Amino acid sequence: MSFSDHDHSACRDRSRRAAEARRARGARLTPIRARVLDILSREHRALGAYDILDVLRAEGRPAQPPVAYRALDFLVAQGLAHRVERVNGYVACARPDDDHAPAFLICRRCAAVEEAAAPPLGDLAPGFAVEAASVEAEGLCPGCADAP
Amino acid sequence: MSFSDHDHSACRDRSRRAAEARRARGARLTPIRARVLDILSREHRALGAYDILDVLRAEGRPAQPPVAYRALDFLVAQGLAHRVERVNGYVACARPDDDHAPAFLICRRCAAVEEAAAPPLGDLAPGFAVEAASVEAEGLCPGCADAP
DNA sequence: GCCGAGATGTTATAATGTATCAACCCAGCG
DNA sequence: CGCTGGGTTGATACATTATAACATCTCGGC
Repeated sequence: MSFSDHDHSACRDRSRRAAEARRARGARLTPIRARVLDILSREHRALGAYDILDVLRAEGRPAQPPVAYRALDFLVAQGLAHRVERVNGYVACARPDDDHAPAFLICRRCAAVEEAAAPPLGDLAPGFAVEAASVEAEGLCPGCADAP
Repeated sequence: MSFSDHDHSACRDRSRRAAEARRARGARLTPIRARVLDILSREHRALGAYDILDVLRAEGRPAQPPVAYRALDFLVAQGLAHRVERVNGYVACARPDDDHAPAFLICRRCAAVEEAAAPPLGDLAPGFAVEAASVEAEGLCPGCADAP
């Protein structure tokens, strides 16, 4: 999706609706948190906490590091965003309504991040109780592979 | 393996032999690099660059950050060590002689890291050319799951 | 109205990672 | 032999990412 042309407003709306649904179920979707989710869902790129802070600062909001990290922690806990370990960044979740195991494809050239479905990992090691997993791949997206 | 009792000297020897084999093939296995690999292979835990630096410093060696990062970059490039993204750390490779796709199981309680074989990821997204991937799971290792 | 839990604002600092450049080492070559 | 060039090392400085700690605020429930 992120690697292909698409009506991006649908992505943003999906995030917003999912966030509202969580609010309806009792989650504290405060203005800062909603704003950070909106910032994330503007693009299919991973943003660092300090990228978020730059935007908040430009808007005249308080923008010390904990502001971003707290909002991001909340969004991740709510399944509205994911952390992309390889780039120390965050993306809005592409399927916030599904219970899913995400995998991320990160283009090293244009930095686009696509969320795909991770293949089942099965029993990687006997007796190990997996609580969270990350599957991330780096490489070239179709567009960047074509344009050398 | 790391989650079970084992003769750990075999692990260390495996790393050393693999490193020597690479030297024989022309890789520049300098004393610092060999020493960093040895430090890594003392334990089945991910060590941060600054953990390495502490050890080097205690030995009276030069220990500015680039020293560790350069050695680690070399070891990773040679397939003698892996970076574990979720913990910003490095582990000695458990199968330095095999061409393999590693997956890591990280115990959140005792910090042990086991290297397993990653399941094939297949085509996560059409047209995306994967160059490097990481598969990492966090949870409780068998020992820590037993002892609450 | 008051209480308490969670959220926010703020300061400070910790942890992780890079850029840069001079000095060195040593293999290969004239 | 001496030079040269690439890769390695030593060192300083700095950039980026993340958290600790604590005072203040807010708002629902009693």
